[in-house]
Amino acid sequence: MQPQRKRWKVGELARATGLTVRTLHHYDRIGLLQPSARSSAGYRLYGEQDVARLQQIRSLRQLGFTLEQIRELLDRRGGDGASHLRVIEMHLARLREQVRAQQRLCDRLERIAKRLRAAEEVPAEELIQSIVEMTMFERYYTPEQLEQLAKRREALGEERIREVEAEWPRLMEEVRAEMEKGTDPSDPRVQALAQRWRALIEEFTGGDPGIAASLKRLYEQETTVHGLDTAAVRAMGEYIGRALAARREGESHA
Amino acid sequence: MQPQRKRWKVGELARATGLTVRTLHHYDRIGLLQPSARSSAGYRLYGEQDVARLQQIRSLRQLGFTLEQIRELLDRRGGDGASHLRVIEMHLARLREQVRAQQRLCDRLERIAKRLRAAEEVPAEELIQSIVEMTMFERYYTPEQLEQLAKRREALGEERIREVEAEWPRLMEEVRAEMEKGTDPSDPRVQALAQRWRALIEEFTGGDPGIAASLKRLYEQETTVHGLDTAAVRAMGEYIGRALAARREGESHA
DNA sequence: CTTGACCCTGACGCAACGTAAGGGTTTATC
DNA sequence: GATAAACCCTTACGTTGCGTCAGGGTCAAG
Repeated sequence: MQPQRKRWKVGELARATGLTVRTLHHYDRIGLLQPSARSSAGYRLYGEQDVARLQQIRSLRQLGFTLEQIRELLDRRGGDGASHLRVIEMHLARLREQVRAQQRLCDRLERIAKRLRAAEEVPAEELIQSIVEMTMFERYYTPEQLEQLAKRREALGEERIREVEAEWPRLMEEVRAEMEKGTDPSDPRVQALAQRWRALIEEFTGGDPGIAASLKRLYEQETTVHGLDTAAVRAMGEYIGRALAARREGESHA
Repeated sequence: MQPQRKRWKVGELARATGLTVRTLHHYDRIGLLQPSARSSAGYRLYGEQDVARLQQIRSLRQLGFTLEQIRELLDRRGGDGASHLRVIEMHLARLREQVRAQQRLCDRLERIAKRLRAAEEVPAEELIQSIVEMTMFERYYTPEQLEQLAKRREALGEERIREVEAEWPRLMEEVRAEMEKGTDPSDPRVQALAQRWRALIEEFTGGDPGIAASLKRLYEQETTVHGLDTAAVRAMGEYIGRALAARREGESHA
């Protein structure tokens, strides 16, 4: 007395659900949804139970679960709701993390695009270089530090930034000269250079020791920054460090 | 007189950059980054140019470009900045779309998780069913309509919603009975049922014809909703439609 | 009996590598 | 100078969720 249950062939089911035949084949192959019957010729015949399961699969897919997770969710259906809650919460956490990451990506690209739109003629070489430096920074600084740096740059203003960027190479050239001459770090000339150096760092970092530490890590691990050989910069940094130490010592002895 | 340029073996370069040897092999194979030299034993030897290019690749990867896009960006470096701008803007648009989609996903999962946490003991079967219905709704309603529906539900209150959910099956049972008896749609009993039907739809849709249309599409294309056979519901809907039409006709003749 | 419209299985392709397998090279140590 | 540890090489399959043929049966209509 059973009412001749409806059966679907793959193509019919595919059209009805908006999926492709290939997708249904795939679900069959991996055992996620196997038709409850086959015709004598081997045609897949899906029953109402199968259609219901397919609905569930579609829904869970829409929520971004993998086929494997869906299988577990559907097969562990006997389990308590709490275990499902855990699965969903883990999934949610992963998703949120992804969203945050992509959000950051968007921000970065936005900044790059803005720069590109502003300068009417950016040499491609320079653009790529700036991208490299941007992302390099972002590997060494925490998001909070980057925000602080952005604020700092705004406070300094475009012009002062250009001044500083012009100042650095000059300063480094002078330091290099003294190093080559073998001038003692306690020499007044070196002391003056050390003060300028310290002031520039201070200006860039805004006095934040965390940012200074990140900057140090960056120079320790990258081989080139702004086209400079970091080995040379590190040597200078050490020299300047000795100069500053010598000065402090001199003060404490006074 | 060239200063014995530094060369890296794969493992060294991998350690220095934090990538894996396999990744460098991969880049070599696909021609994205081929070491400028090989040792006599066939060892890959990367020069400074190679390292620079790798930096660029890493940076662009961090921005989410595919290896293919990176190759194009780096190889078309002669091209103007504008073409790069276009690439970046397209990428940005795609990313933003992704973020929006994932944001929506998060919202949906959030709602499900909230429900799960609230009800201390949710039968897994029911949970999955509610997920199915939720996502089904979201396939048929536009985001704006969904928002409107959410507001509507809030306005009605939990209790009224439960009342309505209890009311529907009773009403449908009565309609089915009249249909079976073959009562004419213009019969006063059917007219009363039609009015109750119309009122419930009105309450759910908030009188929005767009939402009513989406609801209709849903019942036309899905085979089961809330465990009901939609074919039966469609038949009832048509019957009620005739009843309402008959009434309007009666009025216009009056 | 031949179309066409279905259906089947099998297998390669995609992105960006991970993970062996099987076998040479260098380098340090005994 | 032998041996072992640490590297390096190429080849090739696995991953995710299907898309896209290829080669070949099945079924209803004309």
